[in-house]
Amino acid sequence: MTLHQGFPLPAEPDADQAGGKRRDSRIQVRNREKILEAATEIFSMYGYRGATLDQIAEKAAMSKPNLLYYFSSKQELYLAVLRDILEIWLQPLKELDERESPEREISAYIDQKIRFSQLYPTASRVFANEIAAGAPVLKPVLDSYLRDIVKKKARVIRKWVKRGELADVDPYHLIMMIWAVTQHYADFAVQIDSLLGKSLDDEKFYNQTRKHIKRILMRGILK
Amino acid sequence: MTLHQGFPLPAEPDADQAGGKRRDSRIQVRNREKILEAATEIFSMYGYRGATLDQIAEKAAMSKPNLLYYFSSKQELYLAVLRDILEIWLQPLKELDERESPEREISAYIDQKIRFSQLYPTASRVFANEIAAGAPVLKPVLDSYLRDIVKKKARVIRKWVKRGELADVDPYHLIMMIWAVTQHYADFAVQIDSLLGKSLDDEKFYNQTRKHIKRILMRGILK
DNA sequence: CTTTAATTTTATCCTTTGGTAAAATATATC
DNA sequence: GATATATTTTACCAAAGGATAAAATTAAAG
Repeated sequence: MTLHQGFPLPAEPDADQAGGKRRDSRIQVRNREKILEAATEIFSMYGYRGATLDQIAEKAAMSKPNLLYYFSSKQELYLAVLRDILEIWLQPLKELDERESPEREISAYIDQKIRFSQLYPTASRVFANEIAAGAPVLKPVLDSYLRDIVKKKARVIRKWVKRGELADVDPYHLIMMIWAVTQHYADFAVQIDSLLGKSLDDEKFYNQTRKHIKRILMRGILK
Repeated sequence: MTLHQGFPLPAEPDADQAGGKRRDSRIQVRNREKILEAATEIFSMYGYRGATLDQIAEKAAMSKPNLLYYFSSKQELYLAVLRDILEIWLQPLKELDERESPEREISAYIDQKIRFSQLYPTASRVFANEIAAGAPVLKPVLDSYLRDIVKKKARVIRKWVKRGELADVDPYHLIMMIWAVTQHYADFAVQIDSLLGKSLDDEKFYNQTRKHIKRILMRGILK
């Protein structure tokens, strides 16, 4: 129930080549993947506490003890899921480049975030759930790693503002606004489906959404 | 585990005056309130399945059987919580009035939504959790009630566009964008606190946020 | 004050759930 | 194809969690 603990961020040691026991038979790889996928889906619906290993095992089409053969505890499985998510979640932000125009860079950033919502809606919800629960696991990451990246990127945005290429916006609020809008389409997919009968899986709707978000946001921040 | 079931929307019969058994001693009112508040908080962190009656009872400073004296099951308690939330969540949207200017109306709407995030962040997260879980309870409400209101309000927005008072925006995406951005500050409060050390409880930050959101959005959609 | 009704506590039940042990089966290596 | 290793299944267990019964206490009404 504690669940805190260290969180070796950019993936675990990975213990390739030499070192301890040998790794990763084909079946090992396939099953771990199957489990991670199932776990992501179940965690995305019920959060860490609400998810059960039985559900995950069933979705992964294997017995619970078999699942526990690959991930020795619920917590370890959850950590593995979060690790995967965090990596792809953080990547796009790192790419904001001050040497390019804000128009181009922010537009590309929005594209990547909305693409993420399309490709990994469940991952997005796991992340949202973890935050809603008070970020018991990710808090250290947010407080250090994410904080630093965002600070760095805020500086980039501020530079654009100073150069007069961007309206006088607060960088932090801008970044969060982009997160909010793009993630919303993943996190509230059910609601959107109720209202419009559409989802980002629909390529047409996906593009309409992407363009609409960009139009309003870009208009709102460009000079 | 089913949890579905009808959801007598705009509050239950309420059985005032005549009818069945008498209601609402002062202690009854006080305790139900205490429980609802505690439940909202716990549900907001762990979702329906992840929350436990023990936690809720502890937060409400009473024993579990005592809690069950007021709400006869976890499900009933959850329904009561959702009922409360939905009411205040829906209200502001209903007020969009086409006879007023979009500038004024949308601005007021954003104000109300961000205020909601400030006053009821936990309620916002319970709602988000319910949606993430696939809206097992609220689906019928989304499919009927919410759908109708939003459709009606989309018409209002479209009218503004036709009148040339608003840029050519898609009403649905606009509404969802406003939801996304305003709710983000409640749902991801922990993340925001990690990044900025601020929360909407801080009146200064609250106003800065409010103005910033409005500035970008209004600029993005006004002609 | 009693008497009655409302509230709270204590004890308990049954199911679910995370996790283990050990046997059984399949896979790979020589 | 025999042997060692990896994987899967079967049978459990202890703790947690939703819920009930009934006794004990407190508050309200007359």
